[in-house]
Amino acid sequence: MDYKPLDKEFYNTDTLTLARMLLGNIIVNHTPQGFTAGMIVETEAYLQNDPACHAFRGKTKRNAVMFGPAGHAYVYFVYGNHYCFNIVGNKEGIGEAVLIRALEPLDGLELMFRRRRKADKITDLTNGPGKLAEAMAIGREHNGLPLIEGSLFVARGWSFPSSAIVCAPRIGIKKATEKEWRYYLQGNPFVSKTYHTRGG
DNA sequence: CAAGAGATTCTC
DNA sequence: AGAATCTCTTGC
Repeated sequence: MDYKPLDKEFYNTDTLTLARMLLGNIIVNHTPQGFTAGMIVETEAYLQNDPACHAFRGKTKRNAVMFGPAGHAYVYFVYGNHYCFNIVGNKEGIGEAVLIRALEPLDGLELMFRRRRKADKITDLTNGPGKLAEAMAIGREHNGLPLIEGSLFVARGWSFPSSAIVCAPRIGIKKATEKEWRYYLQGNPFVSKTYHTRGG
């Protein structure tokens, strides 16, 4: 309950390392309705020199925040329905970010259930990027905001040994699918659904 | 200005 | 397996 934001230095690392270090830490969002919190259990890294990255072809209006300072929120809208919440990595001028793919709910579960009317189990609240954005009420108003202060922030949680962290190919993309830049806590029931690889 | 793609979710 | 549904980006 006593959540304090991680400081700026936490984000002073390369984006692949940041994606692993974020696992076990806690996303907190305060709203007029109440607050919600969840532990990060699954992330994906998107690098500048990476065809799957929004910033691969340079800065645009949409991805501009990715080129800003690390530790800020990059929130974008996809498929006409969902928001995806990312944490900007690397230095200013380099367009990289970590997608938060799944959380383990810690606080404000009742509020999460109200926001996610389709969910009837705890494991359906935040086990996917669009789902957790809805449960945590993260939207376009958070795009570009620093996560070291304010109503939406990342708090220190737990650290896990690297033996508990699984690397795997990223989900839902068509380019650079060979990169294993998806990280999750092994055996955690809130990790988003894993898809079978088609033949091989 | 039109078309297409898209870091998803839900339902059939 | 396919629909829903919006915004940005790109191409003509």
